[in-house]
Amino acid sequence: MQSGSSTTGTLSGNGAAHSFATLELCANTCLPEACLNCSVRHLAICAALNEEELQELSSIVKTVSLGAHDTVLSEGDPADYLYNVTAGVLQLYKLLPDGRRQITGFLFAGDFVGIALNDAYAYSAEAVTPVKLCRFSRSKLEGMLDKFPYLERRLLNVASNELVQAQDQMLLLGRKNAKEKLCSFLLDLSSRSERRGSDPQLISLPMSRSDIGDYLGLTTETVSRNFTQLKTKGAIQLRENGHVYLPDLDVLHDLSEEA
Amino acid sequence: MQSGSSTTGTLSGNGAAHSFATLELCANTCLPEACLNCSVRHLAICAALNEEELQELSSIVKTVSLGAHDTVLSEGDPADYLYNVTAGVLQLYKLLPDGRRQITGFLFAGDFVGIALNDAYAYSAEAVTPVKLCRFSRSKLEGMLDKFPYLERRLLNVASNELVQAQDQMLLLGRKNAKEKLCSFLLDLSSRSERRGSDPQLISLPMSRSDIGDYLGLTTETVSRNFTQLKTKGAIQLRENGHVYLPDLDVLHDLSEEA
DNA sequence: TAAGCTCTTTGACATGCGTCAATAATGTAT
DNA sequence: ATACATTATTGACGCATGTCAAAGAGCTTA
Repeated sequence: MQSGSSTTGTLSGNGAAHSFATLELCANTCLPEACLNCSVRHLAICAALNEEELQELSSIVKTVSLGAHDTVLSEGDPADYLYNVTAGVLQLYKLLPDGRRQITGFLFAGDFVGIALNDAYAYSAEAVTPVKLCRFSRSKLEGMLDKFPYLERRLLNVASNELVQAQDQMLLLGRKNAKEKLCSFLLDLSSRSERRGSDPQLISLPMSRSDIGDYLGLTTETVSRNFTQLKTKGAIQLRENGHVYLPDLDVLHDLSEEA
Repeated sequence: MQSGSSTTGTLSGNGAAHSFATLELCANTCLPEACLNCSVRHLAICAALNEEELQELSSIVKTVSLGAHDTVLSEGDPADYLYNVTAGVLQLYKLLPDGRRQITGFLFAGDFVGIALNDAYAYSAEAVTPVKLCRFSRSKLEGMLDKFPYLERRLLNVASNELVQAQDQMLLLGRKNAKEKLCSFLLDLSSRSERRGSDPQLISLPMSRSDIGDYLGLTTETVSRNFTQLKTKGAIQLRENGHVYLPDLDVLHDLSEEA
């Protein structure tokens, strides 16, 4: 079992190793030992903490459960809380005055929400599926940063990682065509699914075609048409309950970069 | 004169106040007092350090000068160095195998380069104009992070800020039309120009139409046509040496969000 | 089982931006 | 100043994706 206090940390992302063997399905609660038993601890910022520190973190954490389509936070609101997703799927988005929407990210178990500018959230967040979140008071967490330097290092890693993802997404939005966008998206879900311990070839798509369109800079119809084309071509198989089987990741990779 | 050791720092960006009155035009060198006299110190990560700490920072810094179109770093290279721009303009970009390019950012004096994933750069960087850079060894800077906690806080602020900018850019790339993209770009340059102490109504555009296109997800021709339209409409005036005068920022703001 | 949602798929058509090509403007070197 | 190279602008045209509309599929409720 890995002890958080030996985390090394670097300016790059992925500084912490992921060596937990089993994932319990229990969610975090307010009990003192809650964080110790957290099923996504190895994925979350909490991986930077040792058992004693986790105990202290438990004291400022509250678990929140939300239903699908519930709002977690809204752009412009005072950024009083930070969140970690422990179960379910969240989407972050920004709106233009006329209602056009850009989804900037889908968040899964272990992902972190709440990086802000000037004490106000820079985006809105809503539940795609029912979700469970760990909620931290931002001011209390900031207080803990001084005591637990590895936590700050870990936050920097998280932010660096998100920055790299954001740059990939800019390349996708600015320079890829619809088919490449969709394949890139499926591959991204695949690798994130794998990191959480699931089969990379069978991914879950709980979000609607419209959500996918707003993430990829496309319309619902274009997303749907491209799903059909990939299916016809044998590059994907649409299964029940919004699952997609990817018979050949290499083929999808090729489709994600060249027309 | 502000002392770095009183910087408060928060999880949000813009934690440090910008209260320097005058900006000398000298660039940083390898002299021990170099960082103290740095013209962009108040804009850079160095604002998190007091005089004694800056002295130490000076010892691991080297100034680099490059000509227009020179390469600073390339995607995939080992991320051995971090940079601060002290003069000139830099562009960060990613390429697809077939040569399509997405510029993910233009960097000006005070801006920071080098956040990486897995010890390799996630993007390439090249000089748009002749530039001067402060180069830090990444390993040495990481060593300093343990001694100077405010520096780490500052890096987190920088990363948070970049993340917020990246999300704005995703909204632009995914959901704005060509005219809105161009107006948003001009307004962004305007406000960044203002933060560096210049006239927000007269901005410098040292990058080519093709660079602007690769930043906004457009072609050279579309960028050029939209410049012409904005000019005809009186929303902008093209001046000599790639300068643009913006007669009314409010008008541009309206044009940046609705068709 | 049927009715009534919502979401997805498919079709027909429109259009904003890309592509290709020519000319004009700008900068650089001789 | 003149010639040359590079970049910007403009025009003509095509196409990928958007728009509008209808049909089909999947869920939920009674």
